[in-house]
Amino acid sequence: MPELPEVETIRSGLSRLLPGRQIAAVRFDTPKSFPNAPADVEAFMTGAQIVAVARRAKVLLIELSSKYSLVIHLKMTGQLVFQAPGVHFGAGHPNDSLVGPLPDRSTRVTVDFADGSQLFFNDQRKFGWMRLMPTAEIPQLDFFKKVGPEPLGSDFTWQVLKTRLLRRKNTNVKAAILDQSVVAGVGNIYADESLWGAKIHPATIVRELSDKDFKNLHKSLQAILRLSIEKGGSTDKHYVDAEGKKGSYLSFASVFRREGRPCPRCGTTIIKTRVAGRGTHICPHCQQLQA
DNA sequence: CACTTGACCTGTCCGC
DNA sequence: TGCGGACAGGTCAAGT
Repeated sequence: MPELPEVETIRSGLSRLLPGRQIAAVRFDTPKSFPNAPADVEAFMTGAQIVAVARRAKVLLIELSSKYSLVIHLKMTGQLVFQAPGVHFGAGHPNDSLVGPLPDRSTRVTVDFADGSQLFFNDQRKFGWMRLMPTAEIPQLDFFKKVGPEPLGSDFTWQVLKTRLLRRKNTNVKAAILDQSVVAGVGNIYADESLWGAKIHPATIVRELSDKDFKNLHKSLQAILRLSIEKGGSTDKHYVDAEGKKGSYLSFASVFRREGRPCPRCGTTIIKTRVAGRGTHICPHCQQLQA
């Protein structure tokens, strides 16, 4: 569920909150959520300071003064929540509808800082992970070698989108745009929203798309990602930002999770179907499949 | 090689 | 009320 706008919102929050703080202790549950050896965590995390927080695709990078970094993928239900000294989530806290007292049952990793603040990595479904590794080795990870361009980067033109999508010219456009090696950071929500914006049926085979389609999709994708970042991302059930707050993009969504309601453009009832193995929301009038 | 499906998990919701 | 099954969706491995 955290896609580019959600991870970017967390990054910007953590960038304000973490740099300069010194790690005092780290606790974690299973090797699946944190595969490093305890000795390495002790050697390269404990005592180190946070230098910077960055993002690439849906991956967060927390750089430490030890020349090591934390590489974090939240997958579907992951959260990274910062708790300032003396602050406690739960009853009476403005965000208690989504974040209760921490740590809780879903907490996988807890980082204690020297000043008493804490960072919690929570993940109900345990798909996400956090990994400590030398900063210099990050670009050599398979994921970083093959991941596509950032869709909000200045060099991401409609022609770049066209060329990248055509790498998967025989599949449907929804599967292609969800492919992280085609373009970075797009997941189910923004795939559906941007295809609606471009009036393209998600099951359209990529090779059938016209230049006008590629231009429209490019424009729509960028506008929607920018709007969602401005709204703090999309919260359905799990996503919260670095301070435990929900994002409000879904109240601006046109089709995602809006089946049975009218299309904001033409009034036709939005339907939910299945494309590329994913729940898919479309306006059957605006997004017609060409024969 | 290109593409699709299943596995990884847990919580929630729906129908019987 | 309880229970089984479908579903949620990011990514990778396995299968076609």
